[in-house]
Order: sequence, then structure tokens, then C-alpha cells
Amino acid sequence: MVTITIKDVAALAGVSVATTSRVLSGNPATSADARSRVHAAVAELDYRPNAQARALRSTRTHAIGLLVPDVRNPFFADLAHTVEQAALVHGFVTLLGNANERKDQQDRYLDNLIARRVDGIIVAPLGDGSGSIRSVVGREIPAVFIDRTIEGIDLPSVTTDSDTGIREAVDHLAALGHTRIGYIAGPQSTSTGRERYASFVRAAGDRGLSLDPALIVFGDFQPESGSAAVRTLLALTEPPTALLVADSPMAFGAIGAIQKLGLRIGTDVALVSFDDIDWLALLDPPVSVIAHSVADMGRIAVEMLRTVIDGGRPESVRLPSRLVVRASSATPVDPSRSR
Amino acid sequence: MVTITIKDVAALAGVSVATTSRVLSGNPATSADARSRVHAAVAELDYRPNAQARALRSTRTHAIGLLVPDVRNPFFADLAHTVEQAALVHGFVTLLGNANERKDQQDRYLDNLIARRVDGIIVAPLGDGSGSIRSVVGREIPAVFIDRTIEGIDLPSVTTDSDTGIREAVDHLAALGHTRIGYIAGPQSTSTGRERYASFVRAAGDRGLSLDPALIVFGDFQPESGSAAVRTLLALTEPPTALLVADSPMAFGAIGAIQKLGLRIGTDVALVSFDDIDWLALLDPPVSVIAHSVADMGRIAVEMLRTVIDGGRPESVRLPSRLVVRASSATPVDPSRSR
DNA sequence: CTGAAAGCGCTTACAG
DNA sequence: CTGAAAGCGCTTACAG
Repeated sequence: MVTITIKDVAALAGVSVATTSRVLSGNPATSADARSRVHAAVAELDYRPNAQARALRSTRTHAIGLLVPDVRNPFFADLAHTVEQAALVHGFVTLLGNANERKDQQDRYLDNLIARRVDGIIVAPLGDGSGSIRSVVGREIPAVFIDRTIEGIDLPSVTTDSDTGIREAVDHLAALGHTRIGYIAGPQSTSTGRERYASFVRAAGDRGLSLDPALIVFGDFQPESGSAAVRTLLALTEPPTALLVADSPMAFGAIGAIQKLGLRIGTDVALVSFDDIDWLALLDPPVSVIAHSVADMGRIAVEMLRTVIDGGRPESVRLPSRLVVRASSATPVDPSRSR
Repeated sequence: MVTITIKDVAALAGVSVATTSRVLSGNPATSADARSRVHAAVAELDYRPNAQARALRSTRTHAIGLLVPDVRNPFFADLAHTVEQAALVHGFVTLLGNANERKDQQDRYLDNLIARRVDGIIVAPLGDGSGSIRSVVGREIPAVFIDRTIEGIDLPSVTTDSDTGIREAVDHLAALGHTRIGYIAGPQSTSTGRERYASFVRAAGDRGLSLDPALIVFGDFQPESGSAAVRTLLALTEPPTALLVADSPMAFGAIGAIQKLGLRIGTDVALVSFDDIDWLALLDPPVSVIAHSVADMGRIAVEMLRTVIDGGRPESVRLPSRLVVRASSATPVDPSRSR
């Protein structure tokens, strides 16, 4: 590798390293002559300051870390995109890490972000409050939670209030005559998995729907668990007539499994998925979803992190969720079938 | 932020900074006593070495950069996942950048990766050979191209040979009686956009199919351009009976537009998309695709980059593509409609 | 096996 | 406005 340092630039420009550094950092205490000579030398050598060395002195890296549990989940891919674009506006470059829904990988990326001394971290966490997340808090590294939180870890967060959307979905399904709704839950090791589950139980209870434990299957937010859940639920003696799925990858698996059974969503079994992922609207029939705003979430997280970096203490934000009805849940229950 | 340095550890352990550093780096020239005392101090202080300072001396960061044009494109989200997992196995952490299909953002991330002195860069580039990619080559920073290349920039690459898959698709459509195939092309500023376009023209010409220029619309690899292309193509006096789309985001837009026109893929208009994206198989009818292996591509890119980092000069690799026929292109052309 | 010292590439008071 | 010097947090020959 060819290495060009500030010394090379200084030598070519015929000024000291100190002056070169001042020109480079826009320090006004420089002469026009020095400026032009340094800039010429920089251009000629294609000089790039070593960010490591710079950060070592100035303790600012102008980088933030974003840790998502699964880049292949379109919700998090979208989130990565919005966070990154919002950060760029404020001069931060985003280092994206993918925990792959695994605690050890999350810790590994967290360690790495700490070691790289990013200016702040936005994390959609998994697991409990053990491991490296504790170090982040202990070192008072600016950090905010996005989408998910960890109980007992006191960090500002921007999350979705699942209650409204899930209640709307349950009410909607109940109005169509569904009394047995199957719920494909997310992992209870995640805050979103727990919250959505609690929202469902509460809403179904309030509506007087069946709370038969067999109607609830716990998945891991990944497609295969959605397929498995469908196979389990539809094999029940009294199968559910509607399904509520806690995220889109599991919905993907669930829909595939339903098709494989020769059944059709909407008519044979109603289906509503959390997360308003674009291709869900393209299916036939289009899938009803509980939508929440990825764009708001990303933008707000970046704002909050900037506040923390500047020494502030922002309030946590809860974003609303709401039901978007499509054909996958528009058919009333056939009275001859139910019961 | 709380800052703990190697000095704090050394002081607590009662040894010198040099010894502490040796223990930390696994240097065998250390006593068992020193090791245990240092490890105890590290644990007690939750010490994390400053990666910046470390890299400044050792010129190895154990980080690689991966620059993709669009994280929201499932193909690149999958690619990010496989690259990152493969890199992790070899002890590299992956810094993911998203160029958002924009040259200025690509340059910005590239500059940042250079400044951070990553050990190597894997990039799916866009644009010509100007800008920061030239600096990467000029500094001899280990780098490989993935999926896309740039003409005139001599870097090892792992790409897909579009010829085989597109030829199979064209032959398949021709065998069903299609003579006018509409082609929704990718941007000609990308190598994949150009290659797939050339493959199509060659295959269609060889089969004696119409090469009416009106049948070819250039998109930008994003959904909206797919929709626009469909509106243009299906409004022709002699519309195509089949569509070949150069990537899945455009296919997404195209399918949405077709549905909005009240038409059905497969029966009203055949459709084949490049990229084997999971939800394309879930649509009704399932969409035929030209598949290529994301897993192989990611794994090979990491292998190649490791070779370059170790001073080698790996051969570029071309991966095959092949047609996967599904119902969106299984219906023969209705003779009463064609012509 | 261990420590003192130099140095990686920068920035920033301190003098002038 | 400019330069010499110290120092950021590490690693690594160099002596011992």
C-alpha cells in the first residue's frame, strides 16, 4: 500500500506540518499563500488524512454505528437506509453491523464499534442486558435504542407502540367473525416480540376471543419459523380461521406454507402481518399489515443520537402503529366452516 | 465518555505498559504471573483497546469495507449478509456502506474507508472510473469488485455471466411463441446494466426475435422505473407479449404496474426477472427468474480479498446464471392475440 | 521475561 | 501567521 502522510504534503508545500494541519482543518490562522500551496500539494499527492491518527487526537470520528439484528429483514434494510441518509446530512458516516439475530455477533460488533471509538451507536438490540451493551452504557458512549429496547438498560429509545395497530387488527378480524385467531409470536428474548405478544393477548382478551394456548406459537422472527408455525396451527383439531404474524420474514414463511398446503390466504385463512413491507402489497391477495413508519423511526433516532452526543438527554419516543386492511383479511368467516 | 487506557491497566496490574501490551496481543514472552494480573485488571476495568491507536502502529485494522449500491435491494442485502458472515469467520469485521445508487455517496464512503485504513474493500461499483475508486487503486489498497465492475479499473472481480441465463430465458420465451419481448434494462452506467442488455440483444437477435428499439426501455434499477417502463411498453401499438426485467426492484415496480392495469402476469403478459429473490416465488403466479448464487459470490469475494491482502493476485471469477421457470412464463402465446 | 524509549500520523497549546 | 514540541494510545525493536 502506498502511504502518504501529512509530512509528505508539508514537504512538497514547503511549510511545516503544523501549518499543513491548520490548512487542512480550516483553521483561519493561515496565510493565503500557505493555503494554496498546501491545497496544491494535497491534490498532487492525492493525500487522505489518516482518520485513525486524527481521531486519536481529536476524539471525534464523525462516524456512528448502526447495529441491526438482521439486514435481510426488509424492515431493517429500510431502517439502515433511512438512518444512513439522515446521518449523512449531519456529516456522519454510518458503520452498519448485522447481528444476524445472534447475541455473540451483536457483542462482537458492539465491541468493535467501541474499539473504533464511533461518536455514537444506534442499536436494535437482542438479548438481555448482559455483555457488551453494558460496556456501552458503562463508558457513557452516546447510544440510543431503535425499534427494540432492553429492560434495565437505561438508554433513550424510539420504538413502535404495537398496542394500537394490533388492537385494530384484532377488532377488525373479530368483526369479520373470527373467534379463533392464531398468533405467530416473535422471540420473547426481544422487546418487540414480548410487546406484540402482550398486545395481542390483551386485545384478544378484551374482545372475548379464544385465548386457547394452542393458538399461540413462538417463532424467531425468521421465515422458517413462520412456516413451522403454520403447519402446527393448521393441524389443530380446531384450527384458527385467522393468523396474526409478528413480523414480515415469518409472514413470508407462513404464506409459503399456506400455499404449499393448497390453501389460499384471505378466503381459506385470513392473515395480517406486522411491518408494512412493499412486496406484501403485491401478493394475490394483497396482505393486510400493521404499519409503522420506518422513515420517522430512522430520522428520529439520528436526531436523538445527535442530542446525546451533544450532551443532552432526549425523551424516548413511541411511534404509532395502525392497521392497513387489504384483501388477505377482508372476507367474513363462512358460518358453515366456523365451529 | 469514560476513557480507560492501557496505562490504567498497567498501573492496576503493577506491570509496565509494554508487558501489558504483550499480554494483550498474546505475545508468548510473558510470565504466567504477568498474564493473570493483566487479565484481572482488564476484567476489572472493562478495558477495550483503542482500535485507532492500535491500527496506527500495526497497520492492520482487521476490518474490511463493503460498499453496495443499494441496501434495500434484496440481492444486495443478501450479499451484505453473506460477505459479512464469511468475513467474520476469518476475523474481519465488515463496515457496510450504502451508495444509494449515487456516485457522490459512493465516493464519500470510499473516502471514508480509505481514511479508516480498512484492510481491504469489496465494492459493487457504479459510475465510471473517476473519483475515489481511482485513489483506491492508486494507493494499492486491497480491493475487489463484486457483482459489478468498472471498465479501465484493473481489479479482480467476481461477477455473474448473464449470457447463459438470459439466453435460456429468451429461448424459453421464444419456444412459447413470443416474438416481441420487451426488455426493461438497467442503467448503462453500470456494468451489469450494460452486460445484461448486450446479452439480451444478442440472444434475441440469434433467435430472430424482434429488435424493435421501442421494445427496450432503460430504467435505473429502482422500482419506479420498472413501473414507468411497463406503462410505456404496454401502451405501444404493438405491445410485447413478454417482459424481461434486469433486476428485482424494477420487477417489483413492473408487476405492480401490470396489476394496476388490470392485467395478470403469466397469462396476459409473460414476465421473467433477473435475480432469484425469495418473494418472487411467492407471488401468484410465481415469477420465473434468472438465478445466480449470492452465497457463492459473497464467499468468493471474501476469499479473493484475503488473497489480495496477503499479497496475491487472484484470478477473476465469472459465476453462471440460469433460468428458473415458474408460472409467470409458462403459458404459450395465444395465437389469436399475437400479431 | 521485562521495561524504557521511539514512533505510528495527526492536532494543538505555546512561543514568537 | 508560523514552527517546534508535546502528546493522543498503542506496539515493537532494543537492552538487559
